[in-house]
Amino acid sequence: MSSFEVKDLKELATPIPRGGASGSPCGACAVRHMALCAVLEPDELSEMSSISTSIELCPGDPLFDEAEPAEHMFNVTAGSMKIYKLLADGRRQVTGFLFPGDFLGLAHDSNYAYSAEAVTHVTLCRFPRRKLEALLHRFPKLETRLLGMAGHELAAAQEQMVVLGRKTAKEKIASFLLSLGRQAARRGQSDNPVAVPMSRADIGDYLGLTTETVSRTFTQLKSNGVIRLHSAGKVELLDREGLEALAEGL
Amino acid sequence: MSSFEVKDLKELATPIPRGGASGSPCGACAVRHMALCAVLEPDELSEMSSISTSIELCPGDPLFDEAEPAEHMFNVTAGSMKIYKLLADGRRQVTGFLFPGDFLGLAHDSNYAYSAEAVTHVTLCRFPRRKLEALLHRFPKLETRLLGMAGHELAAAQEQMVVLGRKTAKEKIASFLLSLGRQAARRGQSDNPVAVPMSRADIGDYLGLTTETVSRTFTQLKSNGVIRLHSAGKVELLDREGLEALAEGL
DNA sequence: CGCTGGCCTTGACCTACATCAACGACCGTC
DNA sequence: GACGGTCGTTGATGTAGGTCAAGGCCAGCG
Repeated sequence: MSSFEVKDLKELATPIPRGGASGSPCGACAVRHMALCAVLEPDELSEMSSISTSIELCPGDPLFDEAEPAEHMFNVTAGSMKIYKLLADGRRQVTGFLFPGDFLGLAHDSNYAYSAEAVTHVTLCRFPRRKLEALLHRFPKLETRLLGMAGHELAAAQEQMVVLGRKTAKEKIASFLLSLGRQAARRGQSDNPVAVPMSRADIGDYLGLTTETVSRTFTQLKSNGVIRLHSAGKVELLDREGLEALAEGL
Repeated sequence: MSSFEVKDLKELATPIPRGGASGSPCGACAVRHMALCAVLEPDELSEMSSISTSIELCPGDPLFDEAEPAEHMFNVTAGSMKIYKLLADGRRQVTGFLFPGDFLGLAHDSNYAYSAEAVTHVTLCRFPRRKLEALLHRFPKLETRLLGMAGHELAAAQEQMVVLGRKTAKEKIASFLLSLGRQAARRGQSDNPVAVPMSRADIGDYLGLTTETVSRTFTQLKSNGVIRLHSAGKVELLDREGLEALAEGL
């Protein structure tokens, strides 16, 4: 977890130049309608595309580290990521999982407020912070869009506070599965079975639990007949109503 | 906690019309430099003032309820408020405390995502949502400002997730006191002794603890000589370094 | 095909905090 | 200046979930 390794891995990412003579690749982007750039007209889009670089990450690759200068902002186009914060003794809080269409890199000052790391194989659009900010000023609707996305994230963060502060382990896992399902559905992917690409440790660090408790709670839900665990990180929700009741503590 | 009482109390708030012939009261506003309107020129400010109404609340008065149509947005000008979400069985998560200069009412859809209630005597500026949104479009710098504030809140929310998910009771209380101090300092108020206007129950619901544990932890910190409890909700930080070490779990 | 190293699961035990229950301090009211 | 209500503190006890430890499962690899 030294910043040395981090730098090394970052340089390994292979930036693929975009825009220019070859034209904008955004026309073919499957997640554009969900992303920041959804509100742009073709000519504006090509301008945004011209400041963007494509990035790829392998599972476990860091994208950036907390407190590092925030020189870029990103848009996830494929795969899933996690963002997290660490305490001095290594305790970790995963503050969110990111999926295609999600934006990251909003920093309230000049440094990143959290670390970001790939969970699966990931592709992103990378924007130099300065240039994207200039674009936000030129296209106010882009700023409006970003404000809307920030509001959405804020609401999600508050919901997560309820989960962390006031729910039991079983309620936490039920809420988590349902929320993964909702997000998948929003992106037009299967919400049953739900893809659960992250490890038990990541889930634990997201929900304020240990891996052992996450595991135990999964088996408990399984033996209650509420879910079924498939291979390859797929979880089938056998009783969505029951799960929803559990999630709210009913 | 019925919505009947809520409605009743809301009507009791006495709106004081602003702007118009009497001119803008914003010139004298002590928190303008911290608030959304900080970026506006005098003529723009008077326009914003003209869509604003002044509101006063007494301790315990609700401002709005979760899931209620979000018809207004607000700016706290004096006093402190809490925002919170409830579970079906009454468990409560306070997701934030608000102080002069803070903005509230950002909803990602047309309904409020949380309830808001006065902790002390509070004064606010109230803006009709539609009209404020129109103003955001006319003055893009207002939108930029709001985006900056939202980013700030997002960072604060993530920090709070670390507290809720990964800190012990002692670390939670230490973090809380330091954060109250930082916020007070940012507003130019005393950060030592720090004002703690909210009840033990509110603090517990903010930190994911019970009132008993909050109380016990305060007395523990007191007998360790780290803090001293004064009357009127003032807490003196006797050993800030020690408190900071505690907050990080060192 | 057996070895190795991640993950995941399961079991036994422990502790931080919740719960339940008094009681004390303060404060406005009659 | 007794009374009732709210809020805070303290004590005794219970428990959800953490900790520690041991396998199990499976993929990649020699």
